[in-house]
Formats: sequence, structure tokens, C-alpha cells
Amino acid sequence: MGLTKTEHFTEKQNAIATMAKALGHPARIAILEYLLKVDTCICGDIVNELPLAQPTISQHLKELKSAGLIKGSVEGTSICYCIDEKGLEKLQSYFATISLKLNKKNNKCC
Amino acid sequence: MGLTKTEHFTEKQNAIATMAKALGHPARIAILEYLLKVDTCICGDIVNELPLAQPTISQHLKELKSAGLIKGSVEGTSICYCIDEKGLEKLQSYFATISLKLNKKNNKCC
DNA sequence: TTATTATATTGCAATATTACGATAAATAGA
DNA sequence: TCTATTTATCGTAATATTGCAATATAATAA
Repeated sequence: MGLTKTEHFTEKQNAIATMAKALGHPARIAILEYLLKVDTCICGDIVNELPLAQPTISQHLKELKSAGLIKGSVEGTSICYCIDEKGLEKLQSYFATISLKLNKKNNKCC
Repeated sequence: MGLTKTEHFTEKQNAIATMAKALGHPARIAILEYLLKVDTCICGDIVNELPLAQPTISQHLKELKSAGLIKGSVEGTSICYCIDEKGLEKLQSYFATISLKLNKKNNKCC
């Protein structure tokens, strides 16, 4: 099949899964970290930073963007990409909550 | 191609991506949340909880396990699955760090 | 041993992802 | 206008993922 049955899950579950999936590739983690590292918002020099061809990186950027993890705005000939705090904040708070719940129930199992 | 070039990225980037990928499916998020909800460690009644066939769920469990996010131990005829705190802790602290760095540099861009 | 129960594995079809060369589109400058 | 630069899209090949029916495996019970 290869077709995820999203309709069976809650909106929140799907939303978290979508963002997690977007970060489920080392290149996209690397892009995120690069965007975090550089002070100025970054354009196409991500291509010089990563060992992947330009179309591949463009694709990865698109996925990060559609997952709400980065933003891009036209800046002359080039495009300025940067982290979308809102998306990352959602992910971060989700995992923080999970962690909290885990600690609360000091799981004794397994 | 369809083949991720893991060798070009750092071990940590790959590790985070692997865990994120494992959570990149709503069924696996649902499994995580279910394991978190029930007090006792859970066995195969995840199958009753989710609208997916048993082999499908077994597969999802396997992926979560190999990503280090859950653990499973044999318990008679059934298997007791539970959350692997270590893995989740790693993810949580990663995103916490990212969030912290983001706040520090109050990104003004885009 | 033979059932029964619980879980895993196999095999397969449908679809998705990854990667890149070639090319298109958009903008700025001459 | 034409050209250069930057980024996106198209097309395609290789591989991965999702889902399930059928079957296998493992452990207990009778």
C-alpha cells in the first residue's frame, strides 16, 4: 500500500507526526542546525554546506517549509530561509510534556 | 534513488533523524501516547486500540523499538511493551536545546 | 502431545521518498 | 532587450514505507 491512514488518528497526532517526519532525515536535521548556527538568515549557501545537489536541497527545504518548521522569503534573486519558531516550539513542548508525564509515573516496567 | 546518504552526516544528526523518523507516523505517535496513558506496561491490546491489523502494528512496534523509543520484554505468551525513557529523553533534550538557542538569538528574520 | 493464544515474519501490492540531471522561472544588472 | 544568478520544478530511477492476508513461531494450557 504505502498509504498512511491519517484519517484514523487525531489531528494533533497527525500534526506531530508530520513535523517529526520532516525531521526524519539527516539532511533536514543538518539544515535546521545550519539555520540555527548562522546569525543572518540564510539563502542558497546551504547548497555549499551540504553534500547534496541543489535540487535535492530545494526539495528538503520544501518539506521543512510545508511542515511549518522553516520559513522562506524572497530577497532579491535569492531566498532567505529561516527557522519557524512556532513549529519548533510545538514539537519542543510536545516532547517536554511527554517527558514530564514519563517522570511523573516513574515507569517501573520492562 | 530512494537511498538516504547517511554517511555524509554526523552520527548525532543521524541518530536524531532516526528517532524523529520513527515518530513520523501517526500510528506510532498513537502507540507512544497509549503506552504513556496506561499505567501497567502494555502487551498486545494496542491492537484493539488502533484501527490497524495486527501485523501492521507489530511492524510499527518493531520500528519504535529499533529506534530505541520503546522496549519489549516477553511476559508469558504475550509481550510487554513500554516506553524507553532514554531514547525519549534524548529527543526531548535535543529539542529543548534547539529551543533555547532559538530564544537566545531572538531571530528577527523573515 | 495437541490445542490455544499472542506475536512475529513473509510476501506482495500500492504508494512514497530520495537523489539528481535537465530545464524552467524569477529577479537583477548591463 | 539579453545575460547571469538563484531557486524551483520536471522527469525518472532506485529504494523505502505502509498495510494486510497468510503463515510461522513461541509459550502456555489441557
